[in-house]
Amino acid sequence: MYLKNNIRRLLVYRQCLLKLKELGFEVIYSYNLGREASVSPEQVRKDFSKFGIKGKRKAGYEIDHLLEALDIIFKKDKDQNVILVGMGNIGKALSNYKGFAQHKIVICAAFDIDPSKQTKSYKIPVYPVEDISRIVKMYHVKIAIIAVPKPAAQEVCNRLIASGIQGIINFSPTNLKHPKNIFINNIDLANEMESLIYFTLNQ
Amino acid sequence: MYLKNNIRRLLVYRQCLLKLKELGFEVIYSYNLGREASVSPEQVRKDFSKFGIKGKRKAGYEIDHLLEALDIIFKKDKDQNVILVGMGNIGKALSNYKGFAQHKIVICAAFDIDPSKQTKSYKIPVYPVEDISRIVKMYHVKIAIIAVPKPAAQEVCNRLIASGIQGIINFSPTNLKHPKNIFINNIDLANEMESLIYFTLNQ
DNA sequence: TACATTTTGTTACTATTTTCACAATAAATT
DNA sequence: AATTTATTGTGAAAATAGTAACAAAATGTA
Repeated sequence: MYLKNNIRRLLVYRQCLLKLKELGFEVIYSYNLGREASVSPEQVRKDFSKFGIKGKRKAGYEIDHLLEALDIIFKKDKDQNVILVGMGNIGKALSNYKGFAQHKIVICAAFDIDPSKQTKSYKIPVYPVEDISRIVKMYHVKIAIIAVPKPAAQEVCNRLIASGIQGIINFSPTNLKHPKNIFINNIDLANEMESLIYFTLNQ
Repeated sequence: MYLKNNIRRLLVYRQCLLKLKELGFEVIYSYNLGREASVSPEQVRKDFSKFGIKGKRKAGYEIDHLLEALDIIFKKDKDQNVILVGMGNIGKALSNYKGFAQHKIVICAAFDIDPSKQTKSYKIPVYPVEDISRIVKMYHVKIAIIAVPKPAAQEVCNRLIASGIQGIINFSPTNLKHPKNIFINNIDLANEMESLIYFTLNQ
């Protein structure tokens, strides 16, 4: 697993900090943030410490300072262009998802094999899959989302990698074969449900 | 993190085994399955061993036997009813998602505050949020999906828990406050993208 | 039947992650 | 200014997870 937990926790802290800032807080203690993020205060301090983020003893952490530090870690100085392949159920939902904008994640183009979906009527222009390479190069895209049906996923993955994509988030419920310098984050919705069910029903 | 990796890996093995079975395999070695699931063979054996699943030395594992064992672990003897709250972008996509059926996960009802969405015209009947408690009790539902906008998520969460829901998969990008006997699996799509971007761009 | 080969199952080892404990220090109080 | 209090930062300990090594067992072969 390359998706280390401390990175994921930093992202959770970020969400919490934005919320707390909105509520008017300027300074926060590891204890408060931990409570908000469902994490122990020691864990919060360790996570920050690991990335050289400093607070002040007795005075906690300045929220703005934390957010700046997190912005640097997650390179939030500029928009991150990503592409989306597959405009079915999930693809459409992702193309409309408002949460990305706040993170400066921009889906700059989508792709589908179905010509009826290759239109400018969606928020995002939808191109034929053959255009992937051209668009990837044009916008210097490094990250792609796979939201195609299972049988098409591996082929799309190969095409993406051949076009220069380096990181893929895969919503197709299949394990993609890929060179090990490519990062893949699999989100299998049914498996996410299953693991929740497992832990819920086994107390 | 309660979502232990070995459980998640078992679910990945399951996907792989179904695929391999479809391809005509009847028996598999830890080496093959590991390759398919991007996991070391030792890890595969350890995972099975931990759950008392046995192979035969020199003869590997029978796929059907593995699938049966996994079905028992994940209680696949009967359908698992779940409810869905929020028929926006993501809610609609989930309500149409075909992957659940193969896992015997059935979204038996959906809920939304918007009366225009409270209709039988979707695949799944959509009720007003006030009906959650009634339906949860009627169908003995234990698991719910939250797919409402961030500001509504905590309130919906509270209502679900009050209605008897024990496990929640939360697509809303916020950390929900909850008693510790309730399981919550947060899927924050923007954070999933962010962590992928982080690992991709930091070699 | 004896021997070689292959693959599991498990134990021992290593690495990583989390928790604990507490010294260091900043702020508040007397 | 001295003392108390609160909170960080970190090193040590504990827990968890993953890797490696190898004996045990099943199969095949001479």
